[in-house]
Amino acid sequence: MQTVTNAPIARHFEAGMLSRAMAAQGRRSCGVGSVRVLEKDEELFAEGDPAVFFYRVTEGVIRTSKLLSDGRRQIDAFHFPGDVFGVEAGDEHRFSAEAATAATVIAYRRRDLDELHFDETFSREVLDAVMHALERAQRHMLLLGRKSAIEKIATFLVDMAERLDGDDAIELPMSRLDIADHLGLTIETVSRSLTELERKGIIHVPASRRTIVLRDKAALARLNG
Amino acid sequence: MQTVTNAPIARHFEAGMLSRAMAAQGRRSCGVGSVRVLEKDEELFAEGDPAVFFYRVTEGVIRTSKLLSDGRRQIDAFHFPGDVFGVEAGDEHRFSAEAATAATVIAYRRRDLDELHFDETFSREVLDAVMHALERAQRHMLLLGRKSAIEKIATFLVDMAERLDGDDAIELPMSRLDIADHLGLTIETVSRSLTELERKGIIHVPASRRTIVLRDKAALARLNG
DNA sequence: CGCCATCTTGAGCAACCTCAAGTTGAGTGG
DNA sequence: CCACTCAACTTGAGGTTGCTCAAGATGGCG
Repeated sequence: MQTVTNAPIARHFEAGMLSRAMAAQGRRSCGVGSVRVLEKDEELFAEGDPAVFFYRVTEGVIRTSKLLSDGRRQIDAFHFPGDVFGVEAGDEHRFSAEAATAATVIAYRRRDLDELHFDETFSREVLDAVMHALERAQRHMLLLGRKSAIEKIATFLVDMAERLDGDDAIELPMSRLDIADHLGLTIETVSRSLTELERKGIIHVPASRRTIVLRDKAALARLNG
Repeated sequence: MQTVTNAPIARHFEAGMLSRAMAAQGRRSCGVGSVRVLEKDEELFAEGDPAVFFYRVTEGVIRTSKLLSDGRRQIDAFHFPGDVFGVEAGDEHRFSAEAATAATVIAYRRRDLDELHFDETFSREVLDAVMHALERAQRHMLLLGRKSAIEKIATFLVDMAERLDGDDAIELPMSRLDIADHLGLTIETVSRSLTELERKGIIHVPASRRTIVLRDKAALARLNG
């Protein structure tokens, strides 16, 4: 139910059940293994919705988040192409999912996961996927609970550089607000931290503020805490 | 790899493989399904240790945590009797585990998990267990990233009341420092928040400071954010 | 070219932390 | 049974970080 990059589960679905199911049904809009195209900020599901499907990102970025009653938001993860999310133990989604950019996902009917249970390697692959998501969540708890604003931003940039494998320049696909709500900061603090890192010569932020040039990855890594 | 209270996996082990393995080996000190007794603050495993075993608590409380290089600590979870923790996707433990109180755990050899893979219901049970842990982690990220000190304490007390099923009084099994490192606060702020809740008449803290009497659960729930 | 969402910057403030004393309860030994 | 000790906790004063509120800058897009 979180990010899983090396997603064997997804491959499994593609090669097997999904393509067959899609061929049988002859449709691409909804149902088993259906493709769903989302525009920026479109909602895929909300917290509390029945968890009928889980998803794999094929294009763009999905954010999953939780809200407090007064609107404060925590984005628990960004999901990139290949990542699987929305797998639930219970019958409801525990967070909401929206498109952080224009995005495309494939929806897998959750029921089929149960039916495919006889497949030996399959459930182990799902388990691995969820465990990787848990690992990510545990690292993020350390960040949220114990890192300073600058350290949070540094960690975030290093993580994004890995996931986007941008060698030295990365194109952030999400807004400052999304970054803030992921790192437990305000957009002002995100902005100020980026400015501070630039002042120190560790990064460079060109006029189109979505691009970040990593000038000194070693310094960033040191700032990780 | 986190707290799972309704642990079918543990039952499975007890009824099946574990007892047979223990009978065959005739020992209780280490190895498959062995019992391990820990005194307070004793370390069960450290971050980076090879993940040979995973564990189930039978007595006491185990804390799992991560450290930053300068010693800052984040306790990601407390594990109570019945909870399973230490299940890893990779070959290393991603956090350390110590006894928050005197505790007893049962160690299960991880290899046996792989061997038992043919068991249809088994891997699904492990998956559910890990997914419940992930749910807990996601709720905790919202707390760490977006709640105030008072809200964190209120959420913590409500959660502890559920898990210890203390009707209106709970006996906290962990120190203020452990609470602080779980909630992303300092011990002083934990103490002041408890005092503040007492001043408002929402809780009462008797002389033995480990006991908390919940006077107004509705108010606590409202403070959850 | 002009609009507008997004981002940055500034000033003041609040929440929480740090550092430093007190307080207290539980355990210990006489 | 009582004094003593010590870890754990509380309380206080002051500092720092990050937030709030407000205003400006800017680039993308029509």
